[in-house]
Parts: sequence; C-alpha cells; structure tokens
Amino acid sequence: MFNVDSKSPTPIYAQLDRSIRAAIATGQLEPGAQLPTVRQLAVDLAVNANTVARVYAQLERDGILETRRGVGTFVRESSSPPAALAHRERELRALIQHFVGDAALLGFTLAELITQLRNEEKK
Amino acid sequence: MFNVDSKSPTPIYAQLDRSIRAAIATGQLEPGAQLPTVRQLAVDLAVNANTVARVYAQLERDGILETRRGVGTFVRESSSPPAALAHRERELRALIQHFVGDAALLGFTLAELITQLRNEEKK
DNA sequence: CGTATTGTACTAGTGTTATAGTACAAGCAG
DNA sequence: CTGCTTGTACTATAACACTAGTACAATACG
Repeated sequence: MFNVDSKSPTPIYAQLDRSIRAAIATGQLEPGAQLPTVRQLAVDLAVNANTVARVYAQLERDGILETRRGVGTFVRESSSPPAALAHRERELRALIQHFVGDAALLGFTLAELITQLRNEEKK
Repeated sequence: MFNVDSKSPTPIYAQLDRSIRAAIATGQLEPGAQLPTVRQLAVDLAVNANTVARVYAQLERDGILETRRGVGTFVRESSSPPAALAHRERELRALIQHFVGDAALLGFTLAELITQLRNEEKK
C-alpha cells in the first residue's frame, strides 16, 4: 500500500510520512478511512513497529490523522491543509520546476509524468 | 552552484552526489571541467570538508570524476554513465510521491498539479 | 467479567551521518 | 628547495535512525 525503500538514503520515517500524506492527497485514503494497524504495517513494509508508530504519532500531532486506542488509526475528517498562502502560485511553480528537472535527469518526459500522475489519481 | 539542504531528512552526501551527477548530466559541468576544491565547496555549502571529500571519492570510484592531488577534481572525459536505469521505475515513483506530498502541504490537489503540468508542456 | 486488539511508552543497543580537528601526501610555482 | 594548494587519512565526538524487546493503557467484543 505504501511504498518505502530501505535502501534509499532518505530515512524510512520520512518516506512513510510522505507516502501517507500523498495517499491522502490523492484520495487513496479518504477522510474517515482506517489505516493499517501499527503492527500490521510494520510487517507489510518489513520495518520496525516503533518507526511506524512514530510516524502515526507525528501525523496526529500535525492534525492529519486521528488515533483511537484499541480501535485504530484513521484519516481525520477535517484534514484540510492549511489555508491558501500568498505565495501559493509561486511555490507551486518552483515545485513543478524542481519536479520536472529531477524527472528529466532520470530520462522521463513531461508526458510520462502526466500519465503517471493520472494513474495516481485513479487509485 | 550545488544545492543541498541541511534540514532535509535526506543525507547531505546523497544530496550532493545527486546534485553533481545532475550538473554533469545537464551539461552545466562539461567533461574536463574543474569542480570546486573540497575546502571551498565545504565553505560554500556550509558543510564539513570530510563530507565533500567523501562524495568526490565515491564519484571517482564510480568513474564520474577524476582527482589529481595538488591540482583539483575534474569531470572525466569519458564520463558517459551506463545509466543503471534498473531503478528508473522506483525513482519515478519516489519522485512523484515526494512531489504530490509537497504539493499537498501547500494545499494543491492532484488535479491542479496535472493542469499546471500541462501548461508547462505547452511552453 | 475476561480476552484480544489497538496504540503508547520505555530501555538498550547498533549502525550511519555529520562535525571538528589534525596530520600527511602529491603536485605546482616561485 | 620553499611555500602554497590540492586531495587524503585518521581519530574522536555527537546526533540521529533503526531495531529489539518488554510493558502498559484503552477500547471492543463475547
């Protein structure tokens, strides 16, 4: 479900954090949906349970998730990201430039990126 | 010249490695060109000299750079990377997740991203 | 009630990353 | 040769990431 790579130099906790945020942003995880349990996800990803627990805890602190003991962890209903910033447009442009640049280094064309993003959308 | 972020969870050495490879791939650094000295780059990036030296050493081991003591570090003439693109898919996936995650933090939906990317396409 | 499941907390230990400082080796220019 | 610059090597230290194991707290369910 979530994609983490233990061989990547980027720490697992950071990858998982990003992965979960992305899943929510793309609608793969809708508000109210239950996430895998800490132990289950740890097994699935071949990762330590503490690492998963810490990511869940951090995301709860950030208001993205909601955890209920003995029940599970869920996507918050009101998990609408912080209000629009003044620099929104500029930020997005910088983000896209960075993204497209990195992708180009790997030999991916813009068209490929769009195709792949559409796939994300459908999940 | 190279861009590294000490606050990123991705290790500095990995960022710098990628940054240098990218500069070469995009032609910012042509074969034969001299890179900044270990000490100079360390100062510029506000990073330890050992970290820079290790990246240079690793890139030399990989046949990307060529170092000459007392002279400097240079881009190898025959630095045509065989492009171990076995990890292409994985890289793209990680890239997209990173991208979508960052965008979500700014409050952008996937649909918006696709729209914006299409604009890039027309340029 | 009792039991299983869930998240949480804590300790201890290992490996990696990065820093700081020092010293050495190799090449160049005067 | 002398002096400077370059890359290289080494030790020590600190912080972080991750693992392993154990124990506890809260909830659901029969």
